[in-house]
Amino acid sequence: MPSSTVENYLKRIYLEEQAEPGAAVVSMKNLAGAMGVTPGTATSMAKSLADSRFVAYEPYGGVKLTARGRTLALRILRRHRLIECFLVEALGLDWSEVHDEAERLEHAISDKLLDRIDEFLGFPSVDPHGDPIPTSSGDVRQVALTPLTEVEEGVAVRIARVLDQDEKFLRFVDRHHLRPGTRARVLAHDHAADAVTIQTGKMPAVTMGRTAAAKIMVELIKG
Amino acid sequence: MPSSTVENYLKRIYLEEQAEPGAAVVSMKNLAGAMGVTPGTATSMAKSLADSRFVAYEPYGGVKLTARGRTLALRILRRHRLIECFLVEALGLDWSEVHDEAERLEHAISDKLLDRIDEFLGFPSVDPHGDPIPTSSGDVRQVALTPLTEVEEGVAVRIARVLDQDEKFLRFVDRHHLRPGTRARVLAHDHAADAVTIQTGKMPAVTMGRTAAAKIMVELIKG
DNA sequence: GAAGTGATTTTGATTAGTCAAAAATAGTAT
DNA sequence: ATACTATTTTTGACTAATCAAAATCACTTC
Repeated sequence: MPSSTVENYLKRIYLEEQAEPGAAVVSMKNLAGAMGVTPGTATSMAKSLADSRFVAYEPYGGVKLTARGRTLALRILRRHRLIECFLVEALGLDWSEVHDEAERLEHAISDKLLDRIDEFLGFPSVDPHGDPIPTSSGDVRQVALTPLTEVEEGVAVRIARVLDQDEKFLRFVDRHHLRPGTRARVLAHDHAADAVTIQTGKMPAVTMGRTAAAKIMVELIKG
Repeated sequence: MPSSTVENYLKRIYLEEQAEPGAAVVSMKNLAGAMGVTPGTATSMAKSLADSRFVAYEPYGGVKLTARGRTLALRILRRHRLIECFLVEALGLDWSEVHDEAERLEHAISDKLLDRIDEFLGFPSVDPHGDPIPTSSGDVRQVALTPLTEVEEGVAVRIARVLDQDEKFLRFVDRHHLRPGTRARVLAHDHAADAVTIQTGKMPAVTMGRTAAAKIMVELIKG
């Protein structure tokens, strides 16, 4: 059984690979940064993950998940996201506060209990942040989404995913009713001010910076 | 924050103290046995628990929880038992299989989530095995119960608690409908055969050995 | 009171995960 | 080519938790 430390590294490497689809490998600097450890620790962990055949590790190059490593990473991610759903749906926790809880529970829960939860929830395909939930066989349905920054003015959209688990950002999103599922319309791009303005329902329009807008992924709605 | 290893030792010491109310201290042999470690490990852990003021440790004597240690032990026990309730009530797991799951989750769950669960369950006072759930302030309501071995023939009882979390034993209890809450009547004691016979509802009478019967605690019912 | 027995403690070693700081390397800029 | 810089690796050290096996202790039993 891999330790929860190993599980966390693999999950993190997976997420870094996703975040940087261009890069072939994850650097020690990024890995260390993402894990909150020193670079030396990342190096020695990379070696030990390579010994267990979870990653391919190239000295002075970086690290890349093997099929075996990806399978495990996706298993953890599935746990994490199903737990988030469950905490929101079944116990009414706020979606902005479930991340840390899931971060711990994902290493403690059994497969059996997870299956029960999945069933209880009716086999959801995304979590409360809109992140896709890997299936138990390790598939992730990747829907093509557009960042808010790239939607043209006047276009109607449905908010589909929020790419940041930070509690403050999520509360901002909440405050302006920009949760996944909500319909909205892009009113304006102000390139000078580096800002995007968006309106949902009868709420007053919201203007946000482009770095924030880039973290909000949407589907375009025809008509 | 104490590690989950420390939490487990404290919980175990508490349970050993309860199991042997006569003994003033828990011996290294018992502690090592209960924790599944070698005696040397128990000794060094005893010292380190004493350094953290969770226990009083007397070399060649044994170990005894301090108020501080008991508080923490009860907090873990509360978690454990509320989680067991939750898994049975909310997710329909069988009471014979929730112990191991709770054993892991009890170290990962936050106080906030635990409070939600407590509320969801309607603030139960006992878990599915009839074990009392400590309050968040650390009180345990100790109801006086009688082991089945000490109930006189012909007396009606209500099964209140099952003092063994072993899956096989619990399934035996289940099979004969002897779960907490069930009414039953003691039909006979056979001291030669070391056996007790009991009947519940319309079920055929069950005969069990006295060691098994001693683990089933009951309330006497008048009339 | 000497010997023996069982429990306990000590000792030395191991593994996982970590850090700090020194050393090495790759890539860039002159 | 040389030198600089940022990254990466190495080294040595530390903590928590564990084991195996040797040493010690407390308590009988003769």
